[in-house]
Amino acid sequence: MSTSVANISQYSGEAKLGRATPSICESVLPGGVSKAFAPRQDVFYEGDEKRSVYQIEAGAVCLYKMTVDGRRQIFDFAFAGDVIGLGAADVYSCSAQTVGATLLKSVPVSKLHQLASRDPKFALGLYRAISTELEATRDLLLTLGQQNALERVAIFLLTLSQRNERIGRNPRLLTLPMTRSDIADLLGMSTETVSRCFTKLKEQRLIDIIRGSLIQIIDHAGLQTQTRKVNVH
Amino acid sequence: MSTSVANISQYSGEAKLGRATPSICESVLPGGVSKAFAPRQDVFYEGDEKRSVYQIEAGAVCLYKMTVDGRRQIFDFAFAGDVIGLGAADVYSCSAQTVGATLLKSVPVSKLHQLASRDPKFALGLYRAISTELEATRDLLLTLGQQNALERVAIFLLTLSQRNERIGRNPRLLTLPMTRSDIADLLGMSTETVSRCFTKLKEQRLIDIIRGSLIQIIDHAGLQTQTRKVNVH
DNA sequence: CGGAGGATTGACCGGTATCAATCACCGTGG
DNA sequence: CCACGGTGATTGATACCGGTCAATCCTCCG
Repeated sequence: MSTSVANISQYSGEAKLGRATPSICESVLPGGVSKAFAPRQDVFYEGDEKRSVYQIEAGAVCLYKMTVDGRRQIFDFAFAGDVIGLGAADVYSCSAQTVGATLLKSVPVSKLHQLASRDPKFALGLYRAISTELEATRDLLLTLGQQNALERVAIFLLTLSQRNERIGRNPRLLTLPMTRSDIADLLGMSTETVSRCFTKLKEQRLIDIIRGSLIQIIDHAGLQTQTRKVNVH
Repeated sequence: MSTSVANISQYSGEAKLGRATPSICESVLPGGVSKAFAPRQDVFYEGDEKRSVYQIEAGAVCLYKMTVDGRRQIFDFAFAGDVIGLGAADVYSCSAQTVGATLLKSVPVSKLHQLASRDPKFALGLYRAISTELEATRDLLLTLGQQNALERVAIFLLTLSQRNERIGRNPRLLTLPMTRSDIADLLGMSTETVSRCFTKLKEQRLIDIIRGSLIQIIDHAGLQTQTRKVNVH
């Protein structure tokens, strides 16, 4: 194979946990029915027959699985523009619940399959969309498997910052729609540790906690440094 | 949404970390060139231009990413029949290295795209293949985020056992082509802890370590019990 | 103003990483 | 065929990160 020097993950550049781009452009996704969801309302359950996929028009949704003992692993937070419920299986492979008040457009999978089996461009769009999800999940896996608590939280904040930048919002001011518990279940740690990490980042003057759910990034570069493991042997 | 009681992950039934089925059937994948790879030989690097995908004809390959400080996260081990390198991006999103001696059939992505843009069935096949990868990755994420060391190793062994069963091999006799270090980098733990877990499972008479790389499963049900978190509040 | 749920902080403990020292296995060469 | 060497596996000792339990604190609403 070629002799690459790029055998290093995205951590050498930008950290990211969420999807890099909206999974499918609105222009590609066929029209459906919009419906308002309350905060903490279930959208679909793992194992249920898959009748629809949903595009988020406003709000946020978390994708997760539960273990038999009640632990929860969140795979991703999906925001406006993102599509949830994709995948070739005929049942949902994970559960989905709104974080705050959310507006969802539901699209029947029958329509999706109809379009996909007729239009290769559309089928490739599905392929592209789920490829993006896979990459995001792998990045999160790398974070859970190889980074410590502080690094995980720093990466999480930077991911939200990048997202803000992408959609034209202030990348230094983060409004967190999710609770500390949600963040904990995404990053594989306890709410207490998440809280302690926020405090530590604040003490290091990398962020400011204006309100529990309102974070200002003071030192973006410093946060990024925080995400690189500095091995002190 | 519907009132499901199935809001529990696959842990209530079977544990799995790897792909449930070969990503694409051989019949679907167009012919390519076979090439032999030595053990520990790189197949492709993250970030390299993607020219080919590979179907494994014999042997095993691990998919991974490195962090800047040299830590490695393995995402999956791929075996005979599996296809690696899929994804819509034009560069590889992770690196691949053979575990033992391996035979790979390389297929140009140009051919893949050609077929996909003509034949919706084929494009949907790609979609299905990568959906499977996503599910496997999520299962691993759940394991890393929510299970302790012993549970992770138990799940890992059961996954290999299930694979053996699927391909008609003895599900109670596992030949591990990968090292303890490989397993550690998959499960997000140290080689020492992996080793200690093997020893503990042996002491509990759930497995027998015939040789370092040859494991016999004595108590399959007991191993499964080991994967369920028994919360003692 | 008061209540409730989430967030923070503290004390303590256990699981796992780390460092270090053998041990086991396997391939090589005499 | 056996001794030897090297790599991977195991085991032990110790430190520390992060989980758990518990007690406030804060914020938002009614």
